[in-house]
Amino acid sequence: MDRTPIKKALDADRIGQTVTVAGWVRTARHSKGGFSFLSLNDGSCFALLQIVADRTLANYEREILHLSAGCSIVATGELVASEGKGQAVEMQAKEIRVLGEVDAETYPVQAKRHTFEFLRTQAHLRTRTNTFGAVARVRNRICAAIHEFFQRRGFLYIHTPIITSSDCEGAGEQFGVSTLDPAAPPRDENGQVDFSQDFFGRRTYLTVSGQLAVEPYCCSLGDVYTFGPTFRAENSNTPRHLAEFWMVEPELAFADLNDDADLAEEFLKYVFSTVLNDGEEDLNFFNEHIDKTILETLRHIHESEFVRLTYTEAMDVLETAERDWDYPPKWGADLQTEHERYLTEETFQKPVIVTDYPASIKPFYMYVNEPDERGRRTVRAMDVLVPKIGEIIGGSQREHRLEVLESRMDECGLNKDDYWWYLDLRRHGSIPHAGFGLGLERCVQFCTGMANIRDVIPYPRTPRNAEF
RNA sequence: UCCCCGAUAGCUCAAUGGUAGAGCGAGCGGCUGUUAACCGCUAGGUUCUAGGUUCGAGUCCUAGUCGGGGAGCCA
Repeated sequence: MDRTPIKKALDADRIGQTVTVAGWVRTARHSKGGFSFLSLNDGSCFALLQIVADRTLANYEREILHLSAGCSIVATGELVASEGKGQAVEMQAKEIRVLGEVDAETYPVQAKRHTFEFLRTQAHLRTRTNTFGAVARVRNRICAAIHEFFQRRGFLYIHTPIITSSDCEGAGEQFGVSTLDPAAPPRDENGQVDFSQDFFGRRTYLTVSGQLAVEPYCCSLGDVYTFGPTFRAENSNTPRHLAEFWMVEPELAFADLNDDADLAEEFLKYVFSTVLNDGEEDLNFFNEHIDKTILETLRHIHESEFVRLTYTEAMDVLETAERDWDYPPKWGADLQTEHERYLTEETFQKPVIVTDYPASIKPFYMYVNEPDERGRRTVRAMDVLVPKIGEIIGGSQREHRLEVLESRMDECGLNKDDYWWYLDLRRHGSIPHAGFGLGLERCVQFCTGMANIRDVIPYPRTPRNAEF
């Protein structure tokens, strides 16, 4: 169909042109005076195109008068300067074809305010609302910006596998992948399920991170990144967690933790400024109706330098804070949510990169620092914390010294045979390298102000919820 | 998984242990270059499920299911 996106139809310099638009009626206001106002959305932008239809249309009485929210139409007409107040441009319809009618009695998305909880039960139709249309466009722009950022810097986009066989990547519970009959799986002599007869001839899982699989590419091709779906079978019931989410994981070659932190900061600033520049219409909506601080926050971050401090320094800040903690800060324990919020929202009021965490609370693959003067051992890990969301990025310099890595794996109780290829990278031409993971949905949350992560992914998967 | 809160009309919510209501939406009518239009009328209910207390339960008790907030796990 030769149609003009509404985004283009609304350009003032198109006035006088005759165009065809297609979309879904958001609201229909009928006057018995013999004309109707149809507000049309086609997803190309936030704004609606008002179509004026009058009884000179052949199907006015029969069809147009019965149009209501949700109906799909194709309209052809002249773009004219609007006589009304709410819009500069509108269409004077010459022909309107009704593609799909709506049973107004049962159409769930009414022209009124709905709660996000209700709209989650209508995930197939919630995209027809202002909020979810805007979320989809911002999410798209963020994804494009992510690729732009890395591509312009020469990073290779690597597709790491969704199905993996390493069962302890150190990042949470995994979903099993199997084609065995769950009601009657084959069993070995000990009565255990015999996965050697499974599709892959071994136990397999959905990936919890592409990091281990992307490191070999980093250690041969240089700077790389992976960007894909990630799965965690944790029983997490929070507005910040999903069982299926998207993660961006760059891996920098010949790099240390400082390079990693530099990259993370530049990366976030690029993504945020892109959304600010290109998503103005949608962001204005979020700023007005969802979170009144979102524009100010994004601009502020773009202009300011991220705070960088070590875990030990952060502990000093927290320990001297005049404040009653639910969990008093203590060196060796992980930062609690209340601690992160204090640092980002009160002490510094901007993103904070915390580095060099105690080795005991971080995974085996992180580079081990020399013990400090008090003999405490840390690893070159970093978390990028932002106001409200908390941890948006987690990363580290990787341990590239074979002996240190092996002893760390022993400490963590891992079977080194399972990681033979990962260890091989440290045997043959090992290099210092570093990387991080950004949770896409948390980034979308941060840019839109949407409070619940289930509302920034099309079809959220959470415990007990895989409808749609 | 733990703590707290909630579930009543299509949606958002009211309703001292005593006949279940409103707004919005929907249908019909009126009015209008309208714009979350406006005005009038009408229809619409197994009060989440299963037990229990009571003469009587939307309301009180127990268990469960689902949802929300907080915490943990993390991105």
